[in-house]
Amino acid sequence: MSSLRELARMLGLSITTVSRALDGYGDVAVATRERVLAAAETTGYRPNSAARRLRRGLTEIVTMVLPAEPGHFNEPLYIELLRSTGERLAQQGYDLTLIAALPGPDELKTYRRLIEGRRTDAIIVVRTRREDARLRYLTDIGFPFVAMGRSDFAEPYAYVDGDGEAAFHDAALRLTGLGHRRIGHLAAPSAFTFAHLRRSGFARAMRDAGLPGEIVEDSATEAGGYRAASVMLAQAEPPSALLCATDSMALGAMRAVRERGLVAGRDIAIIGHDNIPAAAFSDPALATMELPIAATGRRLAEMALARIGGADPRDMTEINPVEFIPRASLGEARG
Amino acid sequence: MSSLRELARMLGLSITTVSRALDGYGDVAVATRERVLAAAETTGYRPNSAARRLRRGLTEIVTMVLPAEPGHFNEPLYIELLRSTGERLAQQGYDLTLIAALPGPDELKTYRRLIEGRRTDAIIVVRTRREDARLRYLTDIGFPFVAMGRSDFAEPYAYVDGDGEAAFHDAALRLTGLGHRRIGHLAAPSAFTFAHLRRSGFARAMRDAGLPGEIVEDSATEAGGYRAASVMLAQAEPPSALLCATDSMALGAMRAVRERGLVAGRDIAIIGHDNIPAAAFSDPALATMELPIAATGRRLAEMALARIGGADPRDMTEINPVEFIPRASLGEARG
DNA sequence: CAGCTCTTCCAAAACGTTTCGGATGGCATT
DNA sequence: AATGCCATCCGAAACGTTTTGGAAGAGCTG
Repeated sequence: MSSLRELARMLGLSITTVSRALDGYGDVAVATRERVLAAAETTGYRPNSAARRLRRGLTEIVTMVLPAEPGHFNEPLYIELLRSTGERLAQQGYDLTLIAALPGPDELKTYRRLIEGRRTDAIIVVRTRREDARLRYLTDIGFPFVAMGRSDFAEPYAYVDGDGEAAFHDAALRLTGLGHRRIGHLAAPSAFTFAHLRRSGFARAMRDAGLPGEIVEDSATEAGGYRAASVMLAQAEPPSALLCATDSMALGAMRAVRERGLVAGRDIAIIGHDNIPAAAFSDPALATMELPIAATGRRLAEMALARIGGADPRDMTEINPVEFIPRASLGEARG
Repeated sequence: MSSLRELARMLGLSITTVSRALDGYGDVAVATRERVLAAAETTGYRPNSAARRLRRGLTEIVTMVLPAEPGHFNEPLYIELLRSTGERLAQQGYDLTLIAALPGPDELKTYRRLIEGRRTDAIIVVRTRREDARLRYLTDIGFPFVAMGRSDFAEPYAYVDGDGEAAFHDAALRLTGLGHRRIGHLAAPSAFTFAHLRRSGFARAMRDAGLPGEIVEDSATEAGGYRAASVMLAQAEPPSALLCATDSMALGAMRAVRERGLVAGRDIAIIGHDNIPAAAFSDPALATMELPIAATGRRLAEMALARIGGADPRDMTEINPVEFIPRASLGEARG
């Protein structure tokens, strides 16, 4: 049956009672409730979502806005994130919608269309930037949102992030522990908070160890890693270890290393971050770091639901540890 | 302004007229229409989507159901597909929602929840299988859907696919043309149509060339490719060329090749399919094939919209050519 | 038995849009 | 002056749900 009215007529009850029985209100006799539930089950009744959304003023939709820079979009991470977030939302009857927005002046337009057209109850912002107009806008209008990643934003907001600063600090110290003295960092564009934090962790470790520590910045892709590594290796005294902001960059760096006749894991240590599937099968296998992405997706979903329910974002800030995954590209301790 | 009523009151017009002016009906004076449009613009009026959805009986939502096999989900292709499909839908004011469904007995439940709860106007099915209960179900109940990939399904349905059969046939002949006589195919699970077609193309080429042609099947992942290649290379007379169903498998195969002391591109040719970003940066760079994925996503969106409009699926079948991308792993012609 | 409380049920309003079926008035036609 | 025809506008219904504010009856109390 497609409507509450039909179901009510069929049961000889009012629409009100059927509705309240289905929603589990207390003012319906147990026998009645069971009769209603049974009938709903056998007829396969599903409430019309548009009607309930109109009436309740909720869309039961959460939207994730993905960065749509051409070529930068295809990070395997995001699909896993979508999957885990979507599954968690589905448990509460929420749908996950997805839109792509190019960073730039029109970016906020996308958000406005979503919000003012009441197309979503909450927004999940990914790939946060240090200066992020999106967080400013969403905070100003008081719209519920959750960020994956942090930002240099003064007001409180809900976020989940990996502790990239600590992870890169520790990874760099791991390299000095193996005897490396010239260590390079292939950084991603520092406008992105994740890139900035990883770079800071690296820099702090270099200060701790009293080493110079070189940094070259490029885009967070294989091509960017290739370019950055090429620059670094062209120096008079090239580094003996490369700590890369992402696995994609590390895979690009590996090619630059090969092209100069060096062997990763023997002549030069390489470490990435993300643990993408290809990392375990590169030559040599890429040492990397991993954030529990499925858990992150679930937490984002839960936080979004909590924000919709009016919860205070102050209580929703989570920085998770990153696991180091040693592989052949890390190499041995050196004399 | 948040409602049509407020806008109408402000303009001294009826709700009807404002609504019809905004929708561009002909029975509104030009001057009035312009006045209404201007007011809507300055007040930032956006129609409440729940209300219009309820009234029109359309959700303005298209849903893509992604295969959620753990670990198999993260193919970079899908995110590019989501992006291009989503963008095209957004042009028509449609949102793209995303759900993950595990293949299996409960799979159809997910579809039922979507359809019976009127949460979507059309469904995009990806990763079609040869025997695909989803197409049967959707066809039986007459719900608009579009498939990415084909199926052994007798009734007409709308789909976009790459011509994997021809692509693998041609790639195999390219290998024989280079002088290869023992060619192996690393196949993906043949329950998937794409895997079956690629395998068929390979087999046809082998028949054309009068060569045996070996096939080992495993999952479409790096690990699967590694296992399948290991089996194949353990033979007394191992093949001199590996044609792999996907790039992920090819990257796994490369590791198996290395472990046996062979050099891809010199001792053994390797070809993949998909042109994932990592393919250009493997050692050696992986020869592969590419389907125009963004165009595919756009076509899926357009077909979904056409099906919602009642168009006949018979007119919506598209098989696109696949482009071969030669790289170092293809090797040279052999004596 | 009047008065009260509880349980169980329901009528009707409301959410904001689209659309059906006119209503109104001006103008040209006869 | 009556008629018909446009162009322009509008009232009211409808979409299917949730929720407010009771109503009806049963059972208990004094």
